[in-house]
Amino acid sequence: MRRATIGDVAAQAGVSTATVSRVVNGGAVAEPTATRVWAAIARLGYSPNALTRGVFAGRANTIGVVIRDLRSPFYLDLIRGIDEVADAQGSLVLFANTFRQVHRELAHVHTMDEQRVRGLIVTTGESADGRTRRMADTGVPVVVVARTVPDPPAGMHSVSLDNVEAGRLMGVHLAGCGRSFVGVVTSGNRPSQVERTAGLRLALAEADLSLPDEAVVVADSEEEVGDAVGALLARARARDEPLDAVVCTTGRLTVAVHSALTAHGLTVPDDIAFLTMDEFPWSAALGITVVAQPSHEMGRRAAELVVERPAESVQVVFEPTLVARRSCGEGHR
Amino acid sequence: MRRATIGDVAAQAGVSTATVSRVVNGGAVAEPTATRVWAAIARLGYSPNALTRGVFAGRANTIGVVIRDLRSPFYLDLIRGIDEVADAQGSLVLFANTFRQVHRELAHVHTMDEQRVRGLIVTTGESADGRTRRMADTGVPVVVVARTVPDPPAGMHSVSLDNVEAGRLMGVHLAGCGRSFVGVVTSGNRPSQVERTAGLRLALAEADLSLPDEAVVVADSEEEVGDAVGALLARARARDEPLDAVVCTTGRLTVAVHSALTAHGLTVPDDIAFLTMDEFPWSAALGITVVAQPSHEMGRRAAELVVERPAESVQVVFEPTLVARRSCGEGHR
DNA sequence: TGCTCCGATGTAACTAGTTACATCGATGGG
DNA sequence: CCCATCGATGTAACTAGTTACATCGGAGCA
Repeated sequence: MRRATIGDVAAQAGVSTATVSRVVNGGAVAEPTATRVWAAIARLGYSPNALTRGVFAGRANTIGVVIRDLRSPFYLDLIRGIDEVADAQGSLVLFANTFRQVHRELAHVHTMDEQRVRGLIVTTGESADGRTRRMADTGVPVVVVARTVPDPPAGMHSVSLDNVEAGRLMGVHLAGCGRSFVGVVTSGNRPSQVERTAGLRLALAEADLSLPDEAVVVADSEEEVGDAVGALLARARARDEPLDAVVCTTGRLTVAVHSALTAHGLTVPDDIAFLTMDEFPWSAALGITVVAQPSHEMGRRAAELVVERPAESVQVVFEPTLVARRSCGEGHR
Repeated sequence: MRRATIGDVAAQAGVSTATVSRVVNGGAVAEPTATRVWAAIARLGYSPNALTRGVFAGRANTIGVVIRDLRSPFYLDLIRGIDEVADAQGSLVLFANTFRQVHRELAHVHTMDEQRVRGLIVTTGESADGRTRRMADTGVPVVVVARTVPDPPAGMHSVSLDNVEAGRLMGVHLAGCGRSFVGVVTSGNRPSQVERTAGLRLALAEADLSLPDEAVVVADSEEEVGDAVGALLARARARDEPLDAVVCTTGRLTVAVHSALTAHGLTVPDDIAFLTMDEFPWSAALGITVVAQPSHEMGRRAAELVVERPAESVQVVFEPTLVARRSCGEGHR
């Protein structure tokens, strides 16, 4: 069945396409004419072509979102926040996942540009910054999430977390719980990860505790976590300072790190304190203390920046909060 | 900065727009001309307008996905599967979330139609079926996920789970673990939920166990789960047949039901067996037995149906698998 | 040398809408 | 009674591309 065009509707109603367009978009049309046109629209099942509208308007009414890793609970809430704002605007979300592969970042940003999205939200690394900067220059607001951008052009914004503070909250809490020997599982060398570790080190130092380099291990994927945690525990034992706390700086690895501790026969919090990033559905039930990002709110803010198109570059930094539960033992419930 | 059009590129390169189009899309163009055109494209930062292409082609190269509830782990994996196939096709995913609100289903399907998506995947209820059927009639493949469609038109397909079998697997497992008094927490009256409960009842009957109506409670949201579980336990005690197993028929409520049991002072599996739907990140770590759907594979299959556009309606039914862990006690680890 | 044929390129019509401007008939004031 | 004005509607140009067809020039062959 061929799809009805505005021309078909016009012919049915015995008017010109201009009149149909006016009826649909609320121009000045006489009552009986409008009725006839609506009847024709209903009869033919006409639905206006949003692509054509977009061509004429110079922009689609979609918001592009390029996500690094859908699995992370952070991104899930972020998307919900974006979707809420987009929905309220009558916009749709054009969505792409890079599966943590750098070459896909650029490809997806490119495609978003071709799709003439009205704004772009990316959670990716720097690799695509050249292209996103150019998009910002052509008037498409770009929001970088979970990272700040050096020397951003006017149309390029960022929504990020105070990662140093996140680390500090962790350190202060652990010290307050009487823990002395802290190990860290972190993921790669993205700025967010480095800053969290730095903040943690800072807060520990203020409590006269040290965080030596050998107490920090890197795991890029869940598969690497088992070995990383094993190495961490072994090193500490070798120093004769067995760990009494393990921190995970990324929500993506929470399960894996927790499982690794359990697999080593350690009980949380009696044998070891456990502290991780990001709220997740089971955190309350399991009593795991986390440093939470307002991920939903961050998604909303990112989408709002797309909608509001501020004239100057805006850098929004959200503050993390520590949600104290049982996993670090004493002093906090 | 104004965005370069094909006309600007043509002027720069001293050729016609037709030639530029041929260069970009691989028509017959002499070598030196092509070089000149590519240089102009690079200089002007030209990126072809996908909207215009879509207008001419009659279709965008996006796949529309209308999701009921992003929070459910099932949908997350489903989306990843869809995204994988779309990505391999050079398509993008146009994405909308209905937040379980019926009026949004129709609105979003409508918008997807306007966007001239090349195919539509919906996980929604029947409310929008009228519109999706018409879309299928105009040649847009529609795939309904997690539900079958009565008397579907040629272009309308479904990807669903054998829900009766899912219930049966649960019943057989519980009987095998020596459990006798089973309670069920289910969510609303969607066919999937009803069928799972029916399958469970069937399997229990085969083991000479009954599942009376008062052992089935409904909770539509996480907030209602506490009261529902409380009522379930109280009723069983009143019958002098305290429950030794609780089944949750939807992955969305797993945390809430598990928490409610714990809140009532019950230990899993010693006091009570717990069995739920859908794998989730913590299931292995917590030792919770689940009936898993191949959600990722279901997403892939749904997207493949969009891409392959089979001439006749295709109904794909996936089989669930029971992943036995510790939460039902004896006989299985 | 003249004709044919072919590859390269331009012209213009087309997609499905929107909108500036022109036109038309009716109304109302002078 | 005539002309100005106004609301309703049509005409046609416009968006940014694609593509069928026309044209042009040179190579190859008789």
